[in-house]
Amino acid sequence: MNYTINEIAEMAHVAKSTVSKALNGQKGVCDEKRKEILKLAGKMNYRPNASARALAQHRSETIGLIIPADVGYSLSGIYWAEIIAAVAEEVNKRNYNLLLIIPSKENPTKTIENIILKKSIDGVIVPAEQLTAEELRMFTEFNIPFVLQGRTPLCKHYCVDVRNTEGAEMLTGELIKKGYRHIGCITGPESFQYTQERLEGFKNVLRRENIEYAPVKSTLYSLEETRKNVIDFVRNNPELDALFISAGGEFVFYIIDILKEERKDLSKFGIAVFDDYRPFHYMPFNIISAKQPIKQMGTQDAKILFQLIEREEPPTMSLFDISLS
Amino acid sequence: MNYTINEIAEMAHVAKSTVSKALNGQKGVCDEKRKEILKLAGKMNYRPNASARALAQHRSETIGLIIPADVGYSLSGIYWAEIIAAVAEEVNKRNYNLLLIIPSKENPTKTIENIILKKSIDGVIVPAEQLTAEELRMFTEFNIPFVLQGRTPLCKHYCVDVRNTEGAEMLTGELIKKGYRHIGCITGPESFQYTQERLEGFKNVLRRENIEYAPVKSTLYSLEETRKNVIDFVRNNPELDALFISAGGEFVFYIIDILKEERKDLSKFGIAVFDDYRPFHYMPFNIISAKQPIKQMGTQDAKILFQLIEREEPPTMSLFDISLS
DNA sequence: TTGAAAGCGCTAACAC
DNA sequence: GTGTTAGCGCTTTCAA
Repeated sequence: MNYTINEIAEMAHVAKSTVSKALNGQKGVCDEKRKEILKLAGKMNYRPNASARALAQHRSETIGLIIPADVGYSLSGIYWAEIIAAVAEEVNKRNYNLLLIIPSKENPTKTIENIILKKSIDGVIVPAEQLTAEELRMFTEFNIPFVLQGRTPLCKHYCVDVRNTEGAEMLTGELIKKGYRHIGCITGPESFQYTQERLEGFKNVLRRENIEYAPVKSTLYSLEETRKNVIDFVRNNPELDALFISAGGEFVFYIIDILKEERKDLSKFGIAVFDDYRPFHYMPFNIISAKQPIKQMGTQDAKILFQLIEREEPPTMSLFDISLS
Repeated sequence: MNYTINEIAEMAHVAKSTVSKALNGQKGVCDEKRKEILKLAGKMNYRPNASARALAQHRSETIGLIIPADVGYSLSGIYWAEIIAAVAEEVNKRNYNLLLIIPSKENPTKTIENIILKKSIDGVIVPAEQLTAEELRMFTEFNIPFVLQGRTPLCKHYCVDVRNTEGAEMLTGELIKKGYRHIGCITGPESFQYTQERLEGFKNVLRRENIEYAPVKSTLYSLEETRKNVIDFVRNNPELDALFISAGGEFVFYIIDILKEERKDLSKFGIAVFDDYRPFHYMPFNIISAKQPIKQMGTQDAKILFQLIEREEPPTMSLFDISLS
């Protein structure tokens, strides 16, 4: 059976408000009664109805996590899986629920708006690249605490990210250390802040090393766009002997395919990648890859969000270090 | 602003019950009023408070999706990501919410029990391998509609799965077609139904072909267990010229590593895998892989669950075909 | 067709 | 310390 607070109160011969106080650890109920009630509730396996609680408290004890719609195919399969797992762990600790929000392709903003207006969540974790101006306005207007996973030029806000520039510098530096002098850079979408920062890191190192050769190409992550752009790039830069790729996942495989097609000798070619995707390490050539502390970031996302919900003052920006792997 | 039904009623000069009826498409309100109310609600961007609705209707309009706790690292990163994406799509269509349940390591059943008792969800999708007897009892006792992704010896219930035996037969058959005659089989945990079925498929084909050589080894999916068991296996079966691996993901990479270490000539060795993981196709040797219609399964999971929630009678078992890729 | 009112299960303010 | 009561915002029944 599934009991209500009324039934528990009746069985304990007390008022339901007393039960409520006892269960919520509030004062105003003597130790003896409290113990008794707790024991009874335990025995009856009683859990307050979440909807009733939410209605009375104006708080759903649920947080949202927005995930890019193409999660199943995108370059970031592992990335988001780990973020989800880390967030879920924090959510479990606090006996909250985790609402997964995958915006519909047709009307992404609507999906989020519905959830906000229905008051289904107390706060939300948002991938920075996917935040739109309209969503930002919504969160502000309806006073929804939110945390950015990553950063966006769109707004300064509580965020969790890696040190992109430094990471890119490490990777590029490593290529140079290995003797490469004709390093190109392939980036993802230019509008993403991490793209800009990683590109900056790339350029910093080449400038510092007085290397003038530094061709760059941006592209969307889709297979088609990537093919088109990278083929062009490789043909226009025949001296290329290494590549810094500012993103990871399958994007890297697309690019490697092209290098093969274009008859680059992959046993000599240098590849540095801003991601640590397990399968890379099983590939038949050397890839220098950057390890992001994904789990730690997910944990931090959740922690900050909970602090915001509790009206505490969390750190504005949490930046994590990249390591080579 | 965020309006309540009372405010909308007041603005429309009608009773809130009328607003409720109008919005929920119930009869008992004249067309004119209905239109007016709908228009007003639209203009005001009104959405009924989900908790209040849930409380009144005994229905949260939220479904749960249980994901194995080690999703971030497990062999199935892509698998679950695609299931999630597919389920989310169906959930969005119906204006439901998706609650992601990642059971805590310490007390997985508790995590699920809490959510059930709190009445946070109307139904739940459960990975078959992870269903325990206690969870099964809970779902039954509390009358929670649930759908199994996969099958389990534990119970006969609404389920969505692939034709494991046939898939395994295809893969093994393909190895034979390529001339391999010393094929071994590495499986995951023996208790999993899919392990048993795939193993059966493997044996079927060898029997049919009158091949007596058919060594088999089961192992847990962890790196350590896999290493230990597979090294033993390879050494004990020196004639081995091919392997049918009854699972996929990183598990396959672990095994390939060992084959290399044991000095198998991978350019000759045959490998068939019950999974289609993108990175396989970028490996420097041939892998025969099986493609599972993951997205379709996720969609079906959700559809069946919604039918159960609506008290319709969905198909008991949905089996999908495997194809080689 | 319309609206008043009860009730869903809980919390919290306020008497006692 | 304890209980009564009034909501929270909705749905649903029932009387008008």
